[in-house]
Amino acid sequence: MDKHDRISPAVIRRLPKYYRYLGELTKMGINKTSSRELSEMTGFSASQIRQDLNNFGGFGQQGFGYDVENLRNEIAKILGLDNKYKIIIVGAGNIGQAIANYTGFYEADYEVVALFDKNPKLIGMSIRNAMIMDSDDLEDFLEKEKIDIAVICTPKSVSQQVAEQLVRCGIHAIWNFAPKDLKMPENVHVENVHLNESLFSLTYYYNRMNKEKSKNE
Amino acid sequence: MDKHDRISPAVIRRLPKYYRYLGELTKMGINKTSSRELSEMTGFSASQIRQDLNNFGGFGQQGFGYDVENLRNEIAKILGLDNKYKIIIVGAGNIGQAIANYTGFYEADYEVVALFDKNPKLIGMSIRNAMIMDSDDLEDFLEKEKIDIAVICTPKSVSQQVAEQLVRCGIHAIWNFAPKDLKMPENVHVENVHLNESLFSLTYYYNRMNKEKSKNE
DNA sequence: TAGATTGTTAATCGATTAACAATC
DNA sequence: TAGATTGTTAATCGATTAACAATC
Repeated sequence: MDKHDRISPAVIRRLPKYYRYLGELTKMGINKTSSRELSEMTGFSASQIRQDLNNFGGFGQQGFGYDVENLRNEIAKILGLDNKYKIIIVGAGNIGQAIANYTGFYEADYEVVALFDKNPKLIGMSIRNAMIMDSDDLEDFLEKEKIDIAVICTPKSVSQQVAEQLVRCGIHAIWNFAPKDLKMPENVHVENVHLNESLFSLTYYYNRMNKEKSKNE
Repeated sequence: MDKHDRISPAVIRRLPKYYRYLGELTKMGINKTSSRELSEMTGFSASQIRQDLNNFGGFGQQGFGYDVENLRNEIAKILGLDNKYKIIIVGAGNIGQAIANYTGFYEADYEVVALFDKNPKLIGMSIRNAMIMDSDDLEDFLEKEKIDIAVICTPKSVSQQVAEQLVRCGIHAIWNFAPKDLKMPENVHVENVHLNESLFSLTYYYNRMNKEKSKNE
């Protein structure tokens, strides 16, 4: 299993896509697939798919292909989707609430156990069995409950400070929606969802297309 | 300007980050910077930063560095942040509403002009000056209004169909929040925000850390 | 068996980093 | 001028693709 140590992030980012497409095949009642077929679905090359999977072991059968359900289970195991995760959301504004309602959490055993905000109007409200609590109670809460993942949906002005508080309370995995890079110790993993970078990138390509179009006229 | 044609996506994804940090420098009243300083802030190497910027022209002064405000303006121009963009959001559920409230739109001249949903309970509601309209009126609306960017926040079951409708009505830029890859013609640019892939990736690294920790004990 | 497709090594490609001449 | 830092070319690194032997 030592191989795992040096898997490139690019590979890890492709695994969820394989997982998703294998799920679609399962739903369609298809139980056998090949790197060629997965290539057509995902847009990645067949060669790359075989390389990716072989980072973790040989899941296929030469001359035959891959068993859909087996491969899907193996990827689930690699990603850790066979475990349970308790989640809290810090910041219960628009994005925080939307994340609390996020149906993607049902794809594995993720449970949002609480939200935190300092707005008194929000405190006490519930979203899908999770209550919005006072931010002042965050540290006490984390002392009692073993939380796996914290989601940061606060304004960027306080995101660094919130992150440091979370880490002090033992959090090692942060899903960060605040448009700011968090400076964190090495043993904390931060996954950023920086909407502004995504939107700006889209804007660039939109303009580039328009320029090309007007050039061809 | 033909250079623009072949800029790698990796470069484009870094530009918004440069832009953001230059904004922070401006706010701090700092008007001169260097690739070394930007490197410390962004975590990218100084060499890479110089390479990236020189894809678009020489914005610096040898022996001196970069003028913060000038460089920021140049990047804004490259990304197209000096233009106006009209946006619609299709799907006014949790995520759609959160996006309508997204304050990042104020960082440039983005305007959400309408949302669309087929839920009668939502139709007629307003979010920050944008009304939620009946999805049945989407095509009529697009005929009358010139829209630049469409955001897809529908369930994944209808996202492909919605995207095709948008493209038929002349949309070329899609910000896709549905957890599904859209099959689109070449002249349509899709920027995906696939939360499930981000969450699964976070889950992988969280587990890897835990495995390493328990190994060292 | 013949055909198919994996697993894996080698070749290619592209992106990042290093180095340094140009020059402010 | 001397010092500093860019712009740019060359070297390195890593990721993707191609090729093919292994084998079901």
